[in-house]
Amino acid sequence: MTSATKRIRRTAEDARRQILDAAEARMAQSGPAGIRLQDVAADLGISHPVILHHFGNREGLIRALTHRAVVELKDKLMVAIESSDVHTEDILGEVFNAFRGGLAQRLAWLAIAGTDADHEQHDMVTLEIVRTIQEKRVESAPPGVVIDEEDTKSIVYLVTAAAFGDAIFGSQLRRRAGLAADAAASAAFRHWFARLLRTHLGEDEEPEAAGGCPA
Amino acid sequence: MTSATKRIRRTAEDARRQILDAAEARMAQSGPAGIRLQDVAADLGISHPVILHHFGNREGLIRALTHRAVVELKDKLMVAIESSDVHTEDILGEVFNAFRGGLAQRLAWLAIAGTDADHEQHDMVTLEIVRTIQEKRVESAPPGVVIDEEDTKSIVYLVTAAAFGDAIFGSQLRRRAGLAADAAASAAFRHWFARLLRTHLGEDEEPEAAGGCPA
DNA sequence: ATGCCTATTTACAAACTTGTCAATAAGGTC
DNA sequence: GACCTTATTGACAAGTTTGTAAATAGGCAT
Repeated sequence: MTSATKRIRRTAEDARRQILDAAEARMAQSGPAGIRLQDVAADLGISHPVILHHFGNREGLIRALTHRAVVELKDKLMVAIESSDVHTEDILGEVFNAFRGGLAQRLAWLAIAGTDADHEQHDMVTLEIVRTIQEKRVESAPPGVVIDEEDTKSIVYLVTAAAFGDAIFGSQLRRRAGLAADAAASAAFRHWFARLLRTHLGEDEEPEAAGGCPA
Repeated sequence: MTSATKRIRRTAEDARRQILDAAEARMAQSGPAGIRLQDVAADLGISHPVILHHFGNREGLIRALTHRAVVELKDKLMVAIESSDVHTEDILGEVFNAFRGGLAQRLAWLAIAGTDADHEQHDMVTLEIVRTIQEKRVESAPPGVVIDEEDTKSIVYLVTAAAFGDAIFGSQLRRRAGLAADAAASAAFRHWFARLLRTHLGEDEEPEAAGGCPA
């Protein structure tokens, strides 16, 4: 802790990445308002002016943080949607997992105290996801069946909101019940939720009942 | 702004309430870490030592804030459940409205950076709600039909998480689309969600064919 | 090796934040 | 009206936080 005066010199890219990692960890706990440059620097064992050097000022760091979170969410969600073979439960698991690891917390901060810049990005993400899922539903639907896009929007909205809330509230219940119990409970809920959606989508028995009951 | 040296003297109760109101407004934006005593005092046109006088120290203010938020959530949810006559859509509307007005934001801060004290309270609220709804379901169920409590738990969890996410994310989309469009969109989603739940609960037509549209 | 670029550090400054303390005054009680 | 309680204020202190500026040194090109 005293000397060992070997000064470590990172590439600018590496330094930025490490700083963002440390700042993310802090933000997940205390939110953007709780980020202290000196604390972040201390976590990395560097001096705080390094952060100023790489991000200009504190606000620059926050901006970079928001950009990173939105991109991370988009990437995870797109992978979740495109990789799995439209099996409801698989997608659900991927989406729920996408929010874990502090991402939900970070997004909560940004959604609440967010700047104007990331709003458009966030909306674009939503639109892109809705479009992708809508295409998949249309493809896999029997000919002649119309898939209501509003129904798809609602599903995406519900799943996103639920996964988000699960990540936020679930972590609270987790601390009391221990990890094993939590993982099981979380999985059970996802299973229940998947069945609810499957019946709505008609994946189970009724093929033509995709979205919206024909009154 | 200069003098007008009429010093306003409130009752201790009034002062505490006004301070909590102002602090809540700030917390909804920046979280507990973003609360500055001087800012809160400035919002009220008082000097910041008043806050210290009434709450001891900063942490005392935060504690009072968390207590207030949890109690407010419990009251709103219990009213929502007990008042309406088990009509799914009504309850859903009440629950969604319960989170509006910044309560969801405040709860998000507290859920993320919450202290140990309010965990137990929050869990008690959840348990009480599940128990109440479970009783209602059992009462209104046809004789011989068994209501799985795990199913009730899942429903409560899903509705809570969705309402929470709606309050957090919805506000973001709101700013772009204007208020009228938002109210309509939010209502439409709630309507869609209510129908999804009704089919699961079997409230509509088919008692046993929960899910799956009646052809 | 020499020199350049720049990541990093040390030292410092200015502003801000919580908290303390004595003085002041508003409102109720006698 | 006099008095007492206490909400409120202004001034101040100590610690913290962001930001600046010059000095240092690691790595890369030549």
